[in-house]
Amino acid sequence: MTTGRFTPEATRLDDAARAGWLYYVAGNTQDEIARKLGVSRQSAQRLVAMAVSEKLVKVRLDHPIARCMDLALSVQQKYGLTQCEVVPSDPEAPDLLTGIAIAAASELERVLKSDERKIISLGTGRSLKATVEQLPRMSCPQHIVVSRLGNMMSDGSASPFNATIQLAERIGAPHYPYPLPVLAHDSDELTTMKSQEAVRNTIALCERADLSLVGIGQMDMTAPLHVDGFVDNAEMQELADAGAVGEITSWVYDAQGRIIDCAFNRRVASAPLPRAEDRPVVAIASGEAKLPAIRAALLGGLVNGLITSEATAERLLAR
Amino acid sequence: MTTGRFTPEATRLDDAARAGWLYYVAGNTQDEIARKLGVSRQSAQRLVAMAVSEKLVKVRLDHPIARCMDLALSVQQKYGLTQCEVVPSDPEAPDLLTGIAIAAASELERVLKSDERKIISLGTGRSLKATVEQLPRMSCPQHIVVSRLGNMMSDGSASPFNATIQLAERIGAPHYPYPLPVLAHDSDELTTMKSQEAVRNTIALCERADLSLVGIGQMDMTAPLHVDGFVDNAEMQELADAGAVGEITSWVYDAQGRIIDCAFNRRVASAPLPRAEDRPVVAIASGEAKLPAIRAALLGGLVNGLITSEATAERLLAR
DNA sequence: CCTGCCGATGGGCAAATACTCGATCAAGGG
DNA sequence: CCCTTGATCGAGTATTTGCCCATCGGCAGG
Repeated sequence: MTTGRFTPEATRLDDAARAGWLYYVAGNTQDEIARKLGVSRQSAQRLVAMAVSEKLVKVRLDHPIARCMDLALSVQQKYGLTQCEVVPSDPEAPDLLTGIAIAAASELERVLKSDERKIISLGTGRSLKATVEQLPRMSCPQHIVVSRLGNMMSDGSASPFNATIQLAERIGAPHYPYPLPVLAHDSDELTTMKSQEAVRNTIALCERADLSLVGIGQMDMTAPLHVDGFVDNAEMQELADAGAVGEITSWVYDAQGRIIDCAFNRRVASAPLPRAEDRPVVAIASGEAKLPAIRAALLGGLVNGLITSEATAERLLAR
Repeated sequence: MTTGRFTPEATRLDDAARAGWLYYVAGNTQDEIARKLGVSRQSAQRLVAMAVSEKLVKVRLDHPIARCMDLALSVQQKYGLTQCEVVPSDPEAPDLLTGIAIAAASELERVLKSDERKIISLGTGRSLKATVEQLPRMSCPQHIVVSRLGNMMSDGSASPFNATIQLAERIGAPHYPYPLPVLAHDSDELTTMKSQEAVRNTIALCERADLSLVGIGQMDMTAPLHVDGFVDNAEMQELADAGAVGEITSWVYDAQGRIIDCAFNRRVASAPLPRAEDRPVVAIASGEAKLPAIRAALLGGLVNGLITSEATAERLLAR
């Protein structure tokens, strides 16, 4: 028999294991354990606690969700987020929006259930659109929905990916569309535009938003800004040269998540991104193409929450 | 994405998994889970319970003791015991007595801690001796220690393996040695002996014992009865022919744990083994050599408790 | 359309569990 | 030798958890 087998510490750990077994495996109460081990109830409690703190008991969750929760916690910690949700990816279609849309919708729904008035501000994009489509109809006249950016395409038509109106209609809440185009022609025009009272009011609402949901756009040739015609090839190249990797509500940022000081951003009419830590700004984004954009947004603290897919979360944690 | 991925049942299980993860992995309270998932505390409780009942959570104990507790439960169930304790074996010395002696001593100690008067009856043997040696000195004048059998060797000297005196001395309790030799010359002499008041009194104490600790003896050429000179080669052979596989306090029994009706047993002067189920009769025994004797004793219900080693418990469960 | 049934929900309460605090005790240093 | 230090214990208390039950809402059948 090994030396030290019966030292006090070993005995104590043995008892902890015994108590842990009786508690977690056999389902005894701590009272029963105390009786069986011949100690006080408090000591039994301490033994069970020790079994946990000494990592003698290992819990495993046999469910795909478990892995997602692990990833979510890791992402949250790595990037200092206040909230993070990871949704299982279908290996055959890892970039499908349905999953994260459902998750985002339930997060949104959770906030909407509140009786207090909440200001919900939205960006644009396919993720947002899909999210709102997952939301059940509810009656929430106490809340306010506000758009963080204009929805006018360059040809003057409304963007099909603006979800504000649809959300407001679904939940029966008043809504504030963003009364400006996406881009001004120059910064002077922008100054003029922003001096309007309606604009100032809308921006103020955005700043006070109790929940902001935004998409994240990548900055390659598949970029929403480019595909939707806001940025032409030449400007796209210019932005790429300036280090742009992503955009949130049209604000273009670099790989460190810093909003780039450039001609384009000086024309962006969208509401400024909230910087206060306690204003939840949640990004809804997934997919290989958006990965650098998502990582940069997290690094730069442009958002403090993320809803993404399992595959994307894994890539965010790689290296 | 798989069909049925978002059916109510799947969503519910997902939530259960989520709740289970938050509870067991992240250490949240059910209240916090309720808040995070946006449900009532009761629902959160139901989700956690579901995660358990649906076997989503698996607990594992990383400690040698855990395996012992599993074995103990299995042995207890297989043989219908009221108590069973299994002690880790050292693979290099699986039959060492120290481990089970410590376990037996703490079981004994647990009983001795009681303020009510307890009658402790003891058999003989190396296991018992070792057990008492592991017992710390205590002051228990309220209890009574009584021997279940004589300790006289055939040459008239006292057996060195009688633990009664030592136990009584260690715990400061009155003790009753067994006032007869191990064997009478014949059943007539036994009848005479047992008619003595002191003997009847001692046997009555044994019958009322609140805890009986006994050893188990094998019946081959290494048998304690033989080694200690109570049974010679010829009689040993005779008993083996009658099917004897083991003995407890000198009562010899067969493979089914039935006390054999034979000349030898008719000379045994020891107190009868208690049959009442509620009298704890705990065997302290381990080792490959004793295995058939232990198994038979358990099968026949000669004891209702067992303290043994991991290796022995495994063998008891084999097949 | 109404009605009764079934499962889910949340309030309330008792049991179980975790934490705080002062008392006690053994080990080690002055 | 005594004192300090740190650990452990049990009592008491606050928190958490499990369960019962009245109620609600959806749904199938009349």
